[in-house]
Amino acid sequence: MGKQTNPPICEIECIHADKVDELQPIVGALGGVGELVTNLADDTRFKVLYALSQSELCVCDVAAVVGATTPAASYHLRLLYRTGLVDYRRDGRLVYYRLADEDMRPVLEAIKSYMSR
Amino acid sequence: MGKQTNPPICEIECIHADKVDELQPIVGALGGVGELVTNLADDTRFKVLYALSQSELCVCDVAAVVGATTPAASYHLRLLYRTGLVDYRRDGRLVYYRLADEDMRPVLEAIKSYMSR
DNA sequence: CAAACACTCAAACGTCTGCTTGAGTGTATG
DNA sequence: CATACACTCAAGCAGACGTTTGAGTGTTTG
Repeated sequence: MGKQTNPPICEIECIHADKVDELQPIVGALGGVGELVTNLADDTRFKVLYALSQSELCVCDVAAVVGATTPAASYHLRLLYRTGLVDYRRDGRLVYYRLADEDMRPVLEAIKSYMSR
Repeated sequence: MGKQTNPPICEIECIHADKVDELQPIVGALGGVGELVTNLADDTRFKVLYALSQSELCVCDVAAVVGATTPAASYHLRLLYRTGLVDYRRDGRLVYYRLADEDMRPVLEAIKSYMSR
């Protein structure tokens, strides 16, 4: 019974308090990154977004380009629209999607060139 | 019974065959991006990786910086190690992790600057 | 050698994801 | 007005994910 059952968890700033103190505010400001990057963290969805960064496309084209069914493409486009990464316009019974945010382009290119390193 | 039950699914190259043909090989080469980006698609894990891009840290420090328990930090570090994004060295009973791939730095910075736009 | 400590491992959990299926909406065409 | 068609929506499912908990390693220290 001399065995203690508690703190196997390291207390804060246990080893290198200086570095921790320095990095904490910087890293803390990165909250919400995951939510954004999650949009790119799926093969199909990244392909959709990259394709739209190259050309305006209707849902049907998007499905063909990325090799998905139309409902699947529609599902991903809706997700991307809801997070503001993609916008669309109607033309008759077609719906044309395009990249909504030019600031996303460098991110897409950075990832693409990392992949082909 | 004149109701047809089948192909509600659009055939390939249904609308703009030219654009589709042009984009398909480019986009097809992006296979596997999701697997990579998944490593960055979590708040905790992105913070871990970004912190390590700034400084070499032991597990304990990482946990303190990102505000997680030690097992949680260990879990994410293992994932990052298995995908080659992170490397480590032992020093006594401490384990120091660091960014393994310099090519990842531009990706991290691109995402970070997108976040603070 | 025994205690303390940084870290790892494995099991278990609640939750979320991406896709399919089938029905529904609205626009164009004959 | 009826049919065709591009697209959306909602329900459901199998698989993956992040975290906690508790036990276990291996190194250091007295």
